[in-house]
Amino acid sequence: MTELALKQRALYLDVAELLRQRIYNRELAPGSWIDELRIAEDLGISRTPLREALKVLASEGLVTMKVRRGAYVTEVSQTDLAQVYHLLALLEADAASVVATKATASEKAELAALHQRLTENQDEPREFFAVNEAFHMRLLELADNRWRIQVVNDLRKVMKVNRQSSLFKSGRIQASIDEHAAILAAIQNNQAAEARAAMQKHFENGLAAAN
Amino acid sequence: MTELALKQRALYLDVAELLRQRIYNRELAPGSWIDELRIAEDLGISRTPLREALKVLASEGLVTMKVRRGAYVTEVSQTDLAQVYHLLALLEADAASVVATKATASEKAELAALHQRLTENQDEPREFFAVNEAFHMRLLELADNRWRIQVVNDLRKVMKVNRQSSLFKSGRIQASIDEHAAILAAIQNNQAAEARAAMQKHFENGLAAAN
DNA sequence: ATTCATAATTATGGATTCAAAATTAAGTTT
DNA sequence: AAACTTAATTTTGAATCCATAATTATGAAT
Repeated sequence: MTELALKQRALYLDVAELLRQRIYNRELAPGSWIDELRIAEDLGISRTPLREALKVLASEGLVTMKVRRGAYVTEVSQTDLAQVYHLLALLEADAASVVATKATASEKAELAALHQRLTENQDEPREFFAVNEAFHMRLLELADNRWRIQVVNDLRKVMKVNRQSSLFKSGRIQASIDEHAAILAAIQNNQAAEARAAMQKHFENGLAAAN
Repeated sequence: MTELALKQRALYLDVAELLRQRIYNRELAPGSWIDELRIAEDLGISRTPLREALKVLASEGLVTMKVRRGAYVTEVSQTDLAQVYHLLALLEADAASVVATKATASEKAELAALHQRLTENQDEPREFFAVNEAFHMRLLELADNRWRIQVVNDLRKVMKVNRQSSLFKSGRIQASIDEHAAILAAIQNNQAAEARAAMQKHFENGLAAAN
């Protein structure tokens, strides 16, 4: 029924997303060769849209094309992770400061509501994780810079290649909530510098917890 | 002789670069439809590598794919330019602060040499522009974050779609040199915050001059 | 003449085909 | 058995082909 239901999205984009997921969950392991024939056959498509998808992933850095020997899943080193994390911290901290400058009352309320949901889901890691994502995403949207959203999303893709599932160590959830509270407070008081610093701190703590 | 001389780069990458250039110099105008057949014929290649290139440009934001009606050169609005410029300022200012923290004596000397060449080329806009680019690029390299370099290069590509050649108004060159001098001085004294602020100011002034 | 319907043309998205390069297997020599 | 050739197989990169969608052209009706 909903098989292809008037597909409005180009096939290569769907294939790209599917490959991303396979990379994130290690079905396609870092460093491994991507067998075009096998995957195309597997998906029941020709190599053409698959190859287009691979080139898109290559420009995102998830895949590395080696001339005359195909596509390989990029190996993301600890150095890469640190570099990407640094940029995410910078971009999101700036977003927080922008939002602190210009958020309307209703936008502030929206963030407060998300924060509230965060505190209510302390004991459900999966839900907590989702709401946390939503909070960061909404903040980015409120900062109103579509190129930043694009860049942050691309960088997050790279992070996901090497994400260890043990993102939240014991005590990290409570700490994370407190940090979010600080960010939110700064935004509600229109304190741009404080919002930036609070977000920066949030990322620094997150990195420390991951080690 | 050097026609294709053992091409080590994939064709689609060359085609992508050629299309970028055509977009930058308005041979392919913003909003216009990209005629695959015509260009493929023109270049003497098939549509396959051309379509791969178009999808890479689409993921860079230079081109917009509309389903079942092909590729269009993205129209970059003033808002887009302002947003991209804001991010470039943020990323390069941070790079300057990083370099101020960690640059070795020889790296500082390298930047100083580039700055010197800048002052020597005040009256030759073309050369000045090139050296200016080199200074910014070298600074980015010294900040040692390959993902930042990637992001900055992608954002610059977007800027180039709408760049008005009148980048330097009267007096802007001298001002630019002074600003670079401030950045350089901060780096040489390992003053991270000052370097960041100086670069930020440099970008703010650049934006003001462009209007 | 303008609107509407239908036919012809063109362009897109994707599959297939093909030549050349890379890899693997087989066979030969030492 | 190890090293070296050579042949067979696989895989890539790119060209070609094809079905369908979109556009344009043509013609009929008001």
